[in-house]
Amino acid sequence: MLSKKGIKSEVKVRFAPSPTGPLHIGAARTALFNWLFAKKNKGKFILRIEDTDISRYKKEYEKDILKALKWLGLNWDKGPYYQSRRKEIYKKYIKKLLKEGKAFWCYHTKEELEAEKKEQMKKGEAPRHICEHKLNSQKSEVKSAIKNSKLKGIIRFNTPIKKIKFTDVIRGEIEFDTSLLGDFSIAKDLNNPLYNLTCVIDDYEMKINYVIRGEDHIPNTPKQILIQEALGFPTPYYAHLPLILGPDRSKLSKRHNAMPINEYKRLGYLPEALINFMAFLGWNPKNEREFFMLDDLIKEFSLESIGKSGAIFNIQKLDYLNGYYIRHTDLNKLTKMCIPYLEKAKLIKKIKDLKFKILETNEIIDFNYIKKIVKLEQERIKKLNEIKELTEFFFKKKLKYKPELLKWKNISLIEVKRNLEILEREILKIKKNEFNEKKLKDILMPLTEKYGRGEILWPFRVALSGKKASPGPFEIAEILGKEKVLERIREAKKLCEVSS
RNA sequence: GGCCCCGUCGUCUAGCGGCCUAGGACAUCUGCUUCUCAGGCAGAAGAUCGCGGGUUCAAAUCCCGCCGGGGCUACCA
Repeated sequence: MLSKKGIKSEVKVRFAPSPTGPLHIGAARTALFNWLFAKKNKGKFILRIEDTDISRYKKEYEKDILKALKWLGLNWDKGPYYQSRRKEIYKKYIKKLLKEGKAFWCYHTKEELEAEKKEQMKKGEAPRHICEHKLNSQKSEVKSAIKNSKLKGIIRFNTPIKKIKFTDVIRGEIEFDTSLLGDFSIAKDLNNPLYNLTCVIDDYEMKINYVIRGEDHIPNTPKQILIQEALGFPTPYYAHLPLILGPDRSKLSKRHNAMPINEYKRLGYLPEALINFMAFLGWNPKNEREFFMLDDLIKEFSLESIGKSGAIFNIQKLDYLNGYYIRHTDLNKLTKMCIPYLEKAKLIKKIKDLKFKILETNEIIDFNYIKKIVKLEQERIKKLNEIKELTEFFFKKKLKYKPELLKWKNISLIEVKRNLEILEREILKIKKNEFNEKKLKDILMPLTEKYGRGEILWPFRVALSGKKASPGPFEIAEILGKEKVLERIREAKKLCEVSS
């Protein structure tokens, strides 16, 4: 990558979350794009925790963010750096700005500022505070008056009036008039710097040359450029990503029930699906390919192919992608991922390596048994947490369902019972060690020709699963085994008797 | 209110002056695939390219105006 001077310099990007909430989709997508850009250019991805506002900081959020990034596979090359531990650095620069008159103390009260703003808006002007303290602060009488008062001041940037123009990699040229900015605040005091200042200083100290962030930061950019100029720092390249929107087209937030990344994880979304999905919110490969894992994205990614308009978060697409990645996950791996959900549902309990106990029946099963069950549902589930609902019947002692469910179309329960008896009779003939899907088909399919497919298969399947929708009866039967299959058919028969 | 950004099927988008009777994907609907569901396969419907002017032989694509939506407007980040 060429720098402005034409010298080859290493790409350095950063992801700088504020631990005031868990990592959500919007921020995760920003992290992803930064990460991709770094990898694409063999640069460095730096993680920086922007925790200057201690009142809003929570340790658990910080942990959540780190955990979510790791889970997504977005590992950082350096950091995490904590702004709360870098106060001495900021202090040095604040003093410098103050000394050079590029920043000053302002002693206006919040009320005064509020009134000023109101007045300006009434007049149709841009609300801003151009402070007269910077002009008077050198006068000794003002100095001592301020010193003697109990007013707590704030440090503001002495904004020069000019036009700031910068080129956004995604949007092209953007121009601002700094007269509309006013003397914006940069620190509460020497020890408490504010966002725009710390951001600029850290980006400089960490040699960040590409700042990739959300579009909501566009209005901060001229302020940050002004600070860079005052401090003699180079301006990095900027790329402002389009926002992720809720269904009402406003910035996606909790208001839209937007979930944190770790919540998606808990529900059984795969990181691959989330990555693929987030990448396509704003970016696309300019061809018709639609499945991309992290490695593929690195190859194809470029900032220039990111769109400009906000994208509505559409969970149906995520679900589709998740189903796709579940179907394409290695079965052993998928089984391992599903087991925790079965354990949490109190269906099974791990007793030792690869051995599990079915809690209702006390039967001991092994990993391969669970694997067979998972295989049946692999192409049916969209989220891992659905595995409980969908496979419960394998782990239950007794199935609960209405006898009506056994009826195929309009046939009577008498007929259902008769068909179940036929099934029972035929299954009894199969030797236990020959009891498998193929054998069952060989024996039972001829019956369907005689009595009708739905007439035989539907009650068979319902008797085994207790469900309106499930995998086919032969596959279920093989896993259940001869004993349980017969048991469940007899249970179904009983149900018919009671009800008819 | 001020400044800034954005505007192609319901949604994500391709498109960069003629290849566009606007392409793909999700969602929807139909058919096929052993009973159901899911999946797979095949197909259908769905966008007068925000609106109005202009430039041009030719515009979704270039220019202007308007309208609409959003972001920011903190002693938050």
